Amino acid sequence: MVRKGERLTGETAKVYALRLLSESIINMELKPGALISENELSRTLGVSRTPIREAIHELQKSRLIEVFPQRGSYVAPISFEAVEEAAFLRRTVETAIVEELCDKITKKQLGELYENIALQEYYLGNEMSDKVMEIDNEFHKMLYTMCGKKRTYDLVRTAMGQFDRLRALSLYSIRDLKIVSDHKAITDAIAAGDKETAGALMTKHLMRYKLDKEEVMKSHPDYFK
Amino acid sequence: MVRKGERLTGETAKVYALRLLSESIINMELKPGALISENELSRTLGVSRTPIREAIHELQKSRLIEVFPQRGSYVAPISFEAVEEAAFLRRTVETAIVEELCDKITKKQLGELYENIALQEYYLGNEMSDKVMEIDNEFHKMLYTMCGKKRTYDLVRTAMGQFDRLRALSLYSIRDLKIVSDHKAITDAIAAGDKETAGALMTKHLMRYKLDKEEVMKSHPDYFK
DNA sequence: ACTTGTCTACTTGTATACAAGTATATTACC
DNA sequence: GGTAATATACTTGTATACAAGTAGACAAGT
Repeated sequence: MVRKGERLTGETAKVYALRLLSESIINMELKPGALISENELSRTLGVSRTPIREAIHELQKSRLIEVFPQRGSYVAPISFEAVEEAAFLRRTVETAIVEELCDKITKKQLGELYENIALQEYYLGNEMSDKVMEIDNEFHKMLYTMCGKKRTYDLVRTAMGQFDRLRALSLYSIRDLKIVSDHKAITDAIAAGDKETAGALMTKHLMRYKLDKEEVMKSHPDYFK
Repeated sequence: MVRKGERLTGETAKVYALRLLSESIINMELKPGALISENELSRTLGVSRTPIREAIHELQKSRLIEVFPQRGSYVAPISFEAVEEAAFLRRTVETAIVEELCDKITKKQLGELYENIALQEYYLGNEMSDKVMEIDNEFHKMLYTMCGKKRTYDLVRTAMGQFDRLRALSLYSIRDLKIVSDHKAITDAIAAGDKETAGALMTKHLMRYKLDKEEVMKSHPDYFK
């Protein structure tokens, strides 16, 4: 059902359960429609039902799990509307953030962004695809924190699982290439203080999920609701 | 600690606890810094600790409660940054929403908005302040749903408790007057399909919290962190 | 006066038993 | 064969006992 990972030191049972369950759903080991049995998870992970339940309820808020009282909890199908709304939220917020950064970013912060991009190019060149996804998320997180909006990131983050699942399913191979060049162009625009360009580039950047979505809708229509 | 309200029919223990606890914090019956004792709440509300804990964890995500393991859970102080971030999120999203509505709103939906405003004016004229707050929230919710963004509303909603607390503390009396006239102007702009005006009006409208914030920071500086 | 250890009374985190509802298979009956 | 009642084996929701950690009171010793 879900692989039994290693419990990190100092990690509470709830965080442990959330981490493994979340990973399993996002990388599609647990497919839409799969039953999430509290008892089975409890046995597999070696913790009681209480922390399992807490993890399930968090993922329910991210709309990755659907809970039906007295019937069961299931991995949520990929919802067309949920993906579109998550995309809208993220695009709207992050476009505003880069515009704000055009005014207030520091030289030091700009340097950190370019460092991150250099790493992106390295992973890209060595075809380390999961590393690219990881550092892509890190790049966007940096924009929030540099803008003093860490709480906003945490909130928007809960909706991003929708994208991550699409990406895990998609084979669209030039995506990573585009992502990295997008990041570079956006950072250049921020460095130039060009709000209009930075905002427009971010909006365009965060519309790229549509290609993944269309591809996955054709290759795995059964995963959608 | 918290008043023992009536448990609605069909309401689960968790929802019941969340409702009462949430109300008590937002209307400032439970003041920042107050201890939220799971055991005491359990006794007061007549439900076990499990649903109480689930409610507490939800409010923790809304940043209305801070949980310190093995030490206690407390009503969160009003955080300057948390308020500003919640305001940014809401303003950004709802400005985009009214712009989108300029293109796609229907005549029927416009009618519903004006009906709501008529009710706002009625409550305003009869000085039913809590009713104004209730229907104000309803107006904004309608904008999300008309735009097909109910999920987005649910997510943004979790951050709005920050405002509600400020409003409960503020005595700023012309606020409600301004709110209603803002709503009317925004709706008029949407009806005219004027994106620029609608967006600008919404942005201005959602900056009004600043007056409440400044007033409360002076009258109750001890509630802030 | 001041430290230091200990005891007590809390706190949240976790495990587990039980309650209540649902879907399915099985059995009894026509 | 077909149908309805009934076990039965699940599910999540809730209650409760216990584990582990923290803070403060308080007394003993220096």
